[in-house]
Amino acid sequence: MLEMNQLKPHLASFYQLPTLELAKRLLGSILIKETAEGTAAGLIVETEAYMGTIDQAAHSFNHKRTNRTEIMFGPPGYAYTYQMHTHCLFNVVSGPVEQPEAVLIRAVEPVFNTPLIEERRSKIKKVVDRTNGPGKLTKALGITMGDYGHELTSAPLLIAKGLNDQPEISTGPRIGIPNAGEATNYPWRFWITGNAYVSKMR
DNA sequence: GTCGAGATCCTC
DNA sequence: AGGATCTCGACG
Repeated sequence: MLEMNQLKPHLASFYQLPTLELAKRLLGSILIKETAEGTAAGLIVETEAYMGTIDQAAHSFNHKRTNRTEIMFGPPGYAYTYQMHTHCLFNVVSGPVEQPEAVLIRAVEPVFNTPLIEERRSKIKKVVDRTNGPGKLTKALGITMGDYGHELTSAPLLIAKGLNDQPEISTGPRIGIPNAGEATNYPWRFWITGNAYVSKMR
């Protein structure tokens, strides 16, 4: 079993990587959330890059700056959470100040405190279906809108370096953005090749 | 397994 | 009013 003290949080400098590079480097990293119920963690297995001003699918397209997107205009390495229907989605802010980019975390594989994850997701029968989507993993790990703006280098919400080598990565178009014009087909979705927890396309 | 609809809430 | 989604129930 994975022990928390084995893990080294990514430093603030890690998040200065170009967004498309960061989206790939986050694969195999470990997303950790501490709550009153306990600490749970998942291996990041799927990400999507949102490229700010030039990306019609991004909330910050055309420099759209609102209360919601404000955090994307700041320095990288902070949590951008937002509400999607009945769910909270979690992004890692990327890109330098005034360059509003982010990486959406789409799926994780449970690696620590799986009993807590199972308890939070007990209604879902198949184990993989508990964390294989952006709204599912936030519920499984206990990430909420209260995490908006938190810096990801420390508790209660942080990302640590993975224990294994950089995994083999597959690439394809992003999911769920049919009305983004040209950007709909940009290959800015990344996942660990063959991983069972990658979200399903419908 | 695949499909369609409703949930339900924050943001603009 | 609309959405970077999820779940359940109805098929077959």
